[in-house]
Amino acid sequence: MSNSSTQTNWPQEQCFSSFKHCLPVCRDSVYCEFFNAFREDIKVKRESAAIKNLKTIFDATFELASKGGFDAMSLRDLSQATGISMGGLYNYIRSKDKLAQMVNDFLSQRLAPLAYSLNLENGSPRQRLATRLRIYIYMGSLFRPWYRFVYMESKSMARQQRDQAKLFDLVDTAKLKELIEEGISAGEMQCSNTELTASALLALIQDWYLKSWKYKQNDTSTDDYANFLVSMTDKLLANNDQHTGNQSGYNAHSGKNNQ
Amino acid sequence: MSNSSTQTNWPQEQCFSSFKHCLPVCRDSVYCEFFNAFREDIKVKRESAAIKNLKTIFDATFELASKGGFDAMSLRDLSQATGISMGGLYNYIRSKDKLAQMVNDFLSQRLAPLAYSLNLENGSPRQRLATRLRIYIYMGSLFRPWYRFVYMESKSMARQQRDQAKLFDLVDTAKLKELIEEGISAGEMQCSNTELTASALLALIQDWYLKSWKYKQNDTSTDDYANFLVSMTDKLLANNDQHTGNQSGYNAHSGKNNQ
DNA sequence: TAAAAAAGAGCGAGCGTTCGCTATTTATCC
DNA sequence: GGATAAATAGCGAACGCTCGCTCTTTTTTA
Repeated sequence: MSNSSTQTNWPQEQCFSSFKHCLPVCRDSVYCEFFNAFREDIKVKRESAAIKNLKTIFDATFELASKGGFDAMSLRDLSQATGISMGGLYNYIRSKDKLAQMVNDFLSQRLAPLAYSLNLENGSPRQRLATRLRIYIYMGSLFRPWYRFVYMESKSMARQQRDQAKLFDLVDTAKLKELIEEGISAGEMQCSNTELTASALLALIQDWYLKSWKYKQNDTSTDDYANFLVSMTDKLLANNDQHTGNQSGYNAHSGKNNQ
Repeated sequence: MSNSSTQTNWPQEQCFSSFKHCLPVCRDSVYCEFFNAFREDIKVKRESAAIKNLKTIFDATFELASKGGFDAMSLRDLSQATGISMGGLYNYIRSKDKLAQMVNDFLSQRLAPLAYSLNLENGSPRQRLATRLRIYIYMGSLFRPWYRFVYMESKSMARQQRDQAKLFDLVDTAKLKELIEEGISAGEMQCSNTELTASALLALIQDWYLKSWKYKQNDTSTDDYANFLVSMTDKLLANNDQHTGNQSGYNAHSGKNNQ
């Protein structure tokens, strides 16, 4: 809340903190958005109680599903963990399957698109690639349980959702590949296999929210990982024939405030 | 079978084909090893039938678990897929949980250790790192369903197995980190964050067997991926202050014969 | 033909889901 | 503005079903 006048400067200032201030939704307001997105599926109409219970239910779902998987979680487990009765739960979900589908749909149709509007429109390909990588990492930090859930559980969803998950993977890879190819055309980058390189970058993005236990264990902050990924990408795609002074070309902040 | 006299030259010749010829077990003989490893858990004693049915059962398990997960697969599904009755299945497994445990134990105690004996003992750090990366990729290609199963399903196993899976992750990361640090000491490599770099390499190794659908789709062969990973690592860890002629320092074969 | 292996009906437990009911909040009336 | 009525939210026992697993019977093998 303090200093808010000077903090809406993403993407010029490339750190987690400034990204968060520019995103029109935060971890606390997300279930308000969620409620509005699924009004017709949710039987409860009184907003204040609904949002509180939705947060309880889905946070508990992420917690339970993270150990043992969504299939292994029974609705009785969820009932016990939330303190909401079986019948109460069914005022918020149509079915257990639909619960998983809600997570998938909300992430892919509401949360993820939000972030992509914060892309750098102008700037060099290298800058735009760095910005995009940071968006992925920062979004993964903010909504880690959502991303992990969709990655891990999409296989147990309906055919349509499974295909969609693979499609998003391919689309994200293609976007990264496109940026790399623009960088090559501009003479800024050098890469012998853009397809595999793009795939590798996506794998490293996903590792951030899949192996959070590991990165927590060795004290890697969000900005640490984003900075690492960007500078690694820079070195990997460096055009050795080019001799410019500033290799990175983006304004990274050390970012001590994170998580 | 043909030309076997000149094909036992791993790790000098770094390609999938020569690796396969040096590994004391192949995709066809693996269930013979498996049977011997679990003799006391398996009620069936006649070896010929046992091996055939074990192959049927576990291959079907991998197939079924890959879509929907192990929990979602019922033993009735498995019975139908294998053509073996419920009672018949229980002549080969002690329980459904034990089935998953057998996969985990066999991979971690029998298959994986086999490969590490094929490490390059001598040679430069860069060569040894390249060899190790290739071993991971080649093993992933040969026993992809096993690796994927353990990665995806370890979370639903007993506490002990889950902790073990994380431990292997940390051990593998540490070994890669160690090799990188040796390379730095030798003046061969340059790296600002060995921990995160090692983590990243492991993530790319795992991506190979986790996203096989993707790599199959864009016609990336085992050798393609291994070569990409090794040359990427080379560029990533290159010591820009050093000016040696041969950057790679290993003998990669193009490797058209794969999968 | 005796031993080994496969078969498949059957068991109790636990699953997702429903439904009749109570409790609580909001709206209406004099 | 307090009493009454209506609407909404929460509850938990009960249902039908499928699960992992067992056990007796039948088939196969040497």
